[in-house]
Amino acid sequence: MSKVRVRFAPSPTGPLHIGGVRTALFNYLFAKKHGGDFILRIEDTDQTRFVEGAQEYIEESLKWASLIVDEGIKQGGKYGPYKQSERRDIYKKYANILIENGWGYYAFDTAEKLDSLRQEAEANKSVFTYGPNTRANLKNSLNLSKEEVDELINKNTAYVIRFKTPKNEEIIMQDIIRGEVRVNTSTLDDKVLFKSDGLPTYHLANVVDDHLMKISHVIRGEEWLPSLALHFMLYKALGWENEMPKFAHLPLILKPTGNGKLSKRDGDKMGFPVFPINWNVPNSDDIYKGYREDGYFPEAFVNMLAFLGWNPGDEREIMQLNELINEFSLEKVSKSGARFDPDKAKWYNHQWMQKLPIATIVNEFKIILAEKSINASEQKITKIVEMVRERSNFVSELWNNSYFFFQAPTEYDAKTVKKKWKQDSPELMVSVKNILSEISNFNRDTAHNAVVAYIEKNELGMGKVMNALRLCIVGAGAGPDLFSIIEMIGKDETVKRINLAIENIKK
RNA sequence: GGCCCGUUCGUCUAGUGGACUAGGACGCUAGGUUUUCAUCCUAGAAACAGGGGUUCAAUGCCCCUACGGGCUACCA
Repeated sequence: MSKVRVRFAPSPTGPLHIGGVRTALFNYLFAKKHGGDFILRIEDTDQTRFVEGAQEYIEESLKWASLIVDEGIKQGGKYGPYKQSERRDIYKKYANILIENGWGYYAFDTAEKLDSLRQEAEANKSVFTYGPNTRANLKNSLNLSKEEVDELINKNTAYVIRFKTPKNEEIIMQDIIRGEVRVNTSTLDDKVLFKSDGLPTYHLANVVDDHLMKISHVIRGEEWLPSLALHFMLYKALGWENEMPKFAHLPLILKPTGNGKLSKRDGDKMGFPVFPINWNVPNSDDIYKGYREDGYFPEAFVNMLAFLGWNPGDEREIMQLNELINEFSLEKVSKSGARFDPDKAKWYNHQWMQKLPIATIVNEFKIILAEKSINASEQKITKIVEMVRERSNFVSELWNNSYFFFQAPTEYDAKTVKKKWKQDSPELMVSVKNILSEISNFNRDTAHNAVVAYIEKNELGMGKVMNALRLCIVGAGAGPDLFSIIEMIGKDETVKRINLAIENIKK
């Protein structure tokens, strides 16, 4: 096999959603698995849909997901330019070749004319297609004389170049994921290959670029499967049949509930991000939320996406990028669309929260602490993170699970007060406070032993004392081992908090 | 409407004709651990879309139906 070269070829029409990122990921995994190149090509042939900032967004997203581009606009490469709008002349050349060898023709029909034909057909409950059965009655170079065509072109009449679809031929294609796919050309239409604005459509640009850039495998979304036959014929028409890349069409990512593929709006509606990173809609205050800003680790994000429509064939689920590269194969990609599950995404992040080096989590948590103007030693923060990471899905949850290590509670959870703060609690807490303040070697164990001894001596019941004490220290009924907290904050602070609580908790 | 692709627990999936009493994970339910909440542990409920073939044998192969998805632009 010649060198593996794959491309991710998005168009800069807005933010890339996670389906697009997954396509990029699968391309990347496949390339790296086989020691090949991962190319980023920007398909901006539709100038009417170009969105400012979209290309940068795509690059930033891939970077965040650790998908390193080998060749592209920023990285350069031998096969540039990597932006289709800068390759006009190339496409024009091949469009002309297609006309010369009879696979393409000029069509002068106006958009209005075609619209009316479509409407007319619709009124008769049929569908208009520009193809073998209708092209004879339309204004194109198949019906016009050479002189007429030349004259129209010389007069700058707008034209497109269409593919001349052969009649009734069986095209047999191979797809790595789906196996054999057959299409009869009679069901196809004469697609526009070259637009009147001087730029090619996807079909031509894609085939030409993939060939010129020596792409070995085209891995793309399932929405392209219907045009695969056209692309096959194009390779043949251009004389590249023997160097055709292999194709793999990925299943789509579907909405968590309801019908259809995952779309932009699903995120807001169901409260989970649909985009890798935040996207600020140009000329608007709208923001589409991203996984990065929502607190997902790139490792978790990539892990989650990889398992949407793929798995290693055993029971492993937590894998990092280089393990994924090792295990990846297109044959293991499933054929059917995958419904996206936001709960599982959270679970992946929880797994990575436990697995990532403690320093990584600490560094991210430090940013949050700095925002709250909290100063603490690296050592202390590390200890705290060790204690609370297991109960957190996101770094952003760390604060809620650990604020009591840094500061005395400012309020006391009403529900817990109601349930756990009894008539005699203040009295008990005074006793506990006195016992604790007498301990000379104050730590988790000595404090624990002292309180337990007190409880046993007075036959008080563990819960009664402990729950009230937790309320004093934490301000709520939840949290890690109470005596670990007490050790961390120290004797003086513990005593202070008990006094504070007795004073402030109102029954 | 036409064309193409698909269909295993609610969801993501394992499964490549006998290994299936159909496995794992998320979620859910119950129990355990804990001073508490969470984590964690254990257990449980939960699926081969339906119908025909082929075969000694079908979740697996073929056909039909149903359902789902995609495409059907001078968009990608």
